[in-house]
Amino acid sequence: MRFSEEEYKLPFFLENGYVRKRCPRCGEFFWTLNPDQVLCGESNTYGCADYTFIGHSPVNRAYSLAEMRETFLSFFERRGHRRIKPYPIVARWRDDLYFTNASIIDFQPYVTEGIIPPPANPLVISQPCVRFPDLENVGPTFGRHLTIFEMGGHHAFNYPDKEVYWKDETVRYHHEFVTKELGVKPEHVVYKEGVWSGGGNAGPDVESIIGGLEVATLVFMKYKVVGEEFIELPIRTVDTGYGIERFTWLSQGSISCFHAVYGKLLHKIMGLAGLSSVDENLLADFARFSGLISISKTVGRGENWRRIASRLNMDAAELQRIINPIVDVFAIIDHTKCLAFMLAEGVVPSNVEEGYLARLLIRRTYRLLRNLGIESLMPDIVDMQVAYWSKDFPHLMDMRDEILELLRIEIEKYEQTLQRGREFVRRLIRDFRARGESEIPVGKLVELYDSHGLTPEVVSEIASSEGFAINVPEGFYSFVTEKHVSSSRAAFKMAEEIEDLGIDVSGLPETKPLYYEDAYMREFTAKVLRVSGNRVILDRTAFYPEGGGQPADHGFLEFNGVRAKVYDVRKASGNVIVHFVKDSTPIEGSIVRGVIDWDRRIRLMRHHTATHLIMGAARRVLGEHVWQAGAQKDVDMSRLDITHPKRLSRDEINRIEELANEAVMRNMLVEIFWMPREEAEQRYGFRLYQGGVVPGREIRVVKTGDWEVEACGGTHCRSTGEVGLIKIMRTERIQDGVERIVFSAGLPALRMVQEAEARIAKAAELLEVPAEKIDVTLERVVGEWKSLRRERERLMERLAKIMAGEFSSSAKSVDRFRIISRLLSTREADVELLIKISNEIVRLSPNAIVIFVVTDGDARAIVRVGAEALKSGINAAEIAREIGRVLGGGGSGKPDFAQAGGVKIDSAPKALEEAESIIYRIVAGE
RNA sequence: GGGCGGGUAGAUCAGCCUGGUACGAUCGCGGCGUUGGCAUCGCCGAGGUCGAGGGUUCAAAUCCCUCCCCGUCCA
Repeated sequence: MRFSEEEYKLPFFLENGYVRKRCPRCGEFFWTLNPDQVLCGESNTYGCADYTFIGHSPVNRAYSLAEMRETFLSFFERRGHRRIKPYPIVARWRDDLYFTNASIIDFQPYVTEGIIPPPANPLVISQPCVRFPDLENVGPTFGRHLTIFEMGGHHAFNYPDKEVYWKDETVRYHHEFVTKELGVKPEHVVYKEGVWSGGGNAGPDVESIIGGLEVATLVFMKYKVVGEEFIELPIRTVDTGYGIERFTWLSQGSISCFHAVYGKLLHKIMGLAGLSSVDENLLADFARFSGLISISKTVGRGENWRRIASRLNMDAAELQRIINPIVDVFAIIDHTKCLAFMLAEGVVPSNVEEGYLARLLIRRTYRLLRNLGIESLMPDIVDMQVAYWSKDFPHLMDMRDEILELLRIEIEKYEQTLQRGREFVRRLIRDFRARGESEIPVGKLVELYDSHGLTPEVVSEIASSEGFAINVPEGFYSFVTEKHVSSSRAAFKMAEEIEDLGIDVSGLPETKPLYYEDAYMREFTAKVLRVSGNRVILDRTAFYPEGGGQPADHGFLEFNGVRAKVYDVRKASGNVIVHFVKDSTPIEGSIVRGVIDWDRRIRLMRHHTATHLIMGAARRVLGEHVWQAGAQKDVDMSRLDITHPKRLSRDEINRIEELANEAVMRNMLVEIFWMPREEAEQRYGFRLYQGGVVPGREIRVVKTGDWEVEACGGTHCRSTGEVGLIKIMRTERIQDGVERIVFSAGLPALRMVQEAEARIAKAAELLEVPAEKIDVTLERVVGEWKSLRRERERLMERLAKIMAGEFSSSAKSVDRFRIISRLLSTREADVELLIKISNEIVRLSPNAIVIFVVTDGDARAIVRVGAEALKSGINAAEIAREIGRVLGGGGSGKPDFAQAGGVKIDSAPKALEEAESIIYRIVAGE
């Protein structure tokens, strides 16, 4: 879709003599001061231009990244914008994104929707952003794509009653910045028309191109996208994105953006990779055309290389050989910076969510480093990044040890995975070869990647060392995606379910939450506003509705001398609280008395406050990377899920438990207050959002002394002392990187301890020793048990030999066979022993046929045929089958050994007869 | 949240599909032999509640269900 020309026909363009043109190659409209310009001038995959700034910067001087950032911020500061500190890169205040991928993300949705005012208006910010969709392009495009970059944004929020500035001023600001501040000649700046949409919003945008490079996007957010329709937003937002790294690159005119941003660090890593002597002229030539590169569905990698090689008059293969290692270093230096920032904010590598993206990045970087033979240097390189960036982002240095520890653990895991995988592939290849096949099918490659984390490249490496060929098909990764399509759709449907509380809440005011006024209120009176079936809505209530991992209150409503039990309470839309009652319902308009099941409520409150205390304790014991990944309270036991890369050790669990109990004993005041969102964020940081996204302009802050501060909607004890004993019952691993702490607080905790004690006492009683000695005794008992078992085994062997001799002496000779058939009871021998005996018999006499039937609750038979008898065509399995049939069960086995069984004990003698008669028949048949 | 692979001796794995003796394999460990000593080699040996619990069956490592644990890919 496209917006009309009117949207872009700004006074600025008209006053200054810009002409509007349409690029014949890419089809886009653009504005330029140069009437002779034909193509739009952007170096893109269409090839509308090359980078002209490489070696010839259009900017007045070379800026470092820090200088460029400061120049940008102070320029807008001087023009009435307030400078705002950057937000975290992990977007914990949003549930639709893992990472902050644009500066506007900081203000969505609360500011852009008008729920809360912006921290300043207009404002300017340089926001570190993380983007993964371009991962494949990072490196090959010489720095046009990065996984982590700073987006400079000057934002203005235009309200119906307060206009700040809109399109024309925005473009003027930009133009002034690039021409006056940076000294770019006006005729070198091209403004391209565009359409922006994302996050449910849309609007026209203007992209600024200098020297072939798109350096900024000026977005004018004015629509909300609902289905196919564009609906005008009441608040129009100026959302600009200046690529600080790109501006830095532009100002230096260096070979790549990485040269501009990383300088010495890049050369250091190049040196580590053994790439210190590189033909810089060739690189610069390549760089000019690098805009052509973009890994997309339509253009493959091979095509890109061919196109550039032809422009350079070189052989594509030769070009790749030279460029590839350098491109790998580019990717490495980008990824390691991104990792340093991610790990610094406590992203724990795991198999889900943002943790998975961290894992992806670590594994990718590891493989790139491995290509260069320096994978062992990854921690050192990340450490260099920490040192390099902590000048501007000091939190990196604070978190240095934790960053390196998280990285170390994850690398170790990957090395283990690779090791396991290598052995697996080796076995697989031997298997294939044994079957006379010469290549591994695609399906198997997909499985190796999907289930074992082995990329085709890794598999192929192992395969070639085993002398086995592998063809990796072009669309390999699409096979993998395809495999997952059906499953993800089903999951989507589940999430679609919308809760219908079965009562119409329209026209009703918000229910007054008395539980917030006084968490200790046990009784109240209220007016009945609406009743539908067993659902009751009151004008106010002290019943806490289920939410934030805290279950609903129970109790009863009393009216006209009857009590209606309240068994569930939920929040409907518009903050209307619905009570689910049984036995009776009140009449609309009447007054009822509500009484809370206090025993239940106080237990939930203790568990909730305890959750905050354990959270604080876990962070103190394990580190700053610990975040809440979920929590559920209950009356007897609750659980808290935290991010942590390893299983918790007994020692760590004990320390967390001790600290949490110390926090209880310090009897700290639990302060609860409402605070504007931005003020709370400023004062307490994003640690507030432990429990996930919290909606609204004002958020409820629960501050547990100096121990923990969280945005939380639950009910809490007045002071930590009321929590009582906190006992961690156990920990579970719910995902890689997430540990669940199951605990109990208050009297239930005590009861758990008492029950555990009771079990110990019981065990001690059974062992007939004092409780303190059960471990030692049990160790001894188990040892004795094992040695007795071994002893029994030995005796059985000996017994088998003796009994074999005994049974053999009573053998019936039929033809050349010796038949030993016996009916026994379990008192004499069990199946295990009989097998041993029969083995012994046939070992001694190969022409023996042994048939044992042993009866107990049921009948079991074994048939053993000696080697000679076997040659004569006696088949144990056949005999067993017949015995089984007679016994009313079944039987089968191998020709020399078979078993049978059945329930008809009385038929046991008949079964033996039948078995023998089979042998007679065979003998007679000869 | 979903898919896939897995849990058998100290380690790595066979066996499971098609139920019927764990003669399990290799490495490691112990002993003996070979050696001046080590490595190698040869012989002997120790080492298993087949992840847990239920079910089906005459009979379960094997089939079914539930749970726990580990790995892996995707969102």
